[in-house]
Amino acid sequence: MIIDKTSPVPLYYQIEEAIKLKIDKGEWESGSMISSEREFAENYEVSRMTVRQAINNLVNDGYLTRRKGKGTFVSGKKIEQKLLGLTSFTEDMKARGYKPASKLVSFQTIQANHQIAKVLEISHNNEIYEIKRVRLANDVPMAIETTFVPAQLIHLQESHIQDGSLYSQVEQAGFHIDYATQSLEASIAREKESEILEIAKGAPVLLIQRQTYLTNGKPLEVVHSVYRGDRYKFMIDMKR
Amino acid sequence: MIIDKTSPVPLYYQIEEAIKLKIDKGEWESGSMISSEREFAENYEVSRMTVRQAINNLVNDGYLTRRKGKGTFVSGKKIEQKLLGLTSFTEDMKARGYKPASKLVSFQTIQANHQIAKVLEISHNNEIYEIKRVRLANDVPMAIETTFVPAQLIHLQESHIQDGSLYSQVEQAGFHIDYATQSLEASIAREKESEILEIAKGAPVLLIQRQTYLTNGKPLEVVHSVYRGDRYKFMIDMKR
DNA sequence: TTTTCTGACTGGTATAGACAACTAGTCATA
DNA sequence: TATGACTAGTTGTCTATACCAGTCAGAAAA
Repeated sequence: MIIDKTSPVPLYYQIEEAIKLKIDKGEWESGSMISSEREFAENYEVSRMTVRQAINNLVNDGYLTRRKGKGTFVSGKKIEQKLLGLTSFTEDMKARGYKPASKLVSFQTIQANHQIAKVLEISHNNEIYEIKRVRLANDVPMAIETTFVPAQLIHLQESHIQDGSLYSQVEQAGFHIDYATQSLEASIAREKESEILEIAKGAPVLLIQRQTYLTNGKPLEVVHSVYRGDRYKFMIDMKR
Repeated sequence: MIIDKTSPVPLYYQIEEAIKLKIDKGEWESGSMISSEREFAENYEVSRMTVRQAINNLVNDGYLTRRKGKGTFVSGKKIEQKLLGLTSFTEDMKARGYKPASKLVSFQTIQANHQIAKVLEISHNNEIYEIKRVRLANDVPMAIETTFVPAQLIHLQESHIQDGSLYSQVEQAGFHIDYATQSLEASIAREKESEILEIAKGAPVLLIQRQTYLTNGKPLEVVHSVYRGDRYKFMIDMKR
């Protein structure tokens, strides 16, 4: 609410967070007008340009909409938020109202094969972690997931993989996830997969391959997933 | 190149376009540093803040990247461009280097059933177009596509559907596409689908359902597609 | 030779003010 | 009753300036 002029955190950012907080807490409903730029400037005792910088960022993030001559309004649809939602399985399932769980099948350090090494932009035979997990929603097996992470990039502990998500460990190490590219294709379950997923052999499955990149441009992981086709739908929003 | 201070077009926008032009023409290669903000300001005889506004927009659009203490650089990967690429089958296949084609199976006006009416936000039994097409890439059948469009929204001509894309007809009618939500799931081909797609019955297929919305918020179409799983991979980029 | 420091560059943050463009209401006039 | 002029309020554009914070090369010191 109050901003700290002595803080090293930029003023515009503090204002940004203050506005976001009010929106998230529901104090400013979607569609309603927020204070004018001049009001903000006066209240926070900053210049109007600083307020504009904060508001601009929120407009770009899809939180607010400006209308010349009228004011600045809380965006109705929060498409932007989920639009590019690069979420983990855990977040994804929570959003759908399921109880997510994860069963660690194996965790080991192996040498990268040619294909994986190329995608992770490391040398052939460099060490990588291989994490195999079964993903559950409401205790029903949903997917088999194999993750490959370069060992030279980050040190992973098996104990942490088990309860927390990989992404939170990455963020704690000071890395930041930037973007991911995914490919999806339909296939049919092989024998071993059908056993684990508790479906018939030959049943439809969705193969998802994901490559995740950090803000420094380095690849963080390659993930191969096999989702059961009868229970999992992949949802996505796109903007023209 | 030269900007017009008497023009009603904002200076920052003129600068934006000038920079974009240089990038698109390849005068500034990706990865290379562009002029410093102070240089721009001096050359164009505007204030540095105005230059910053232009550059900020281009950074948000993914054209440029700033690095404190170093300079501003042309982005290597144009992630943003394809990031949210809501593309048609035609655009999609061209981008992959295939020759796209489309075979119109049927075009008729029918009454919307309950489910379609709900998604299109129209009344039950309102008239809709039903367009069935087979999509080909390099003359190989790739997908069966069924599109539903409210008849009250736009008048469609069969002759135009055949050669051009639906989207271009929509744009010509003065409507603008805003965003779409898609769901993807794996399934297996039914008898009729396997015949059309020239695959075995029970072979894996990718079911894609798309709902497209216009800038005025109204739903434009619902599309049900069946892609053959052995030939089609769905690619997507996402940002955290 | 190696290390340290300084200076000149880069973008990042912030100010105070000006005027333009647009919206919506008020009020006087035809 | 309508219409047009005015006015107060909004965001949009733009200026000129100041200082901060990284980066890097070359000068100065060890």
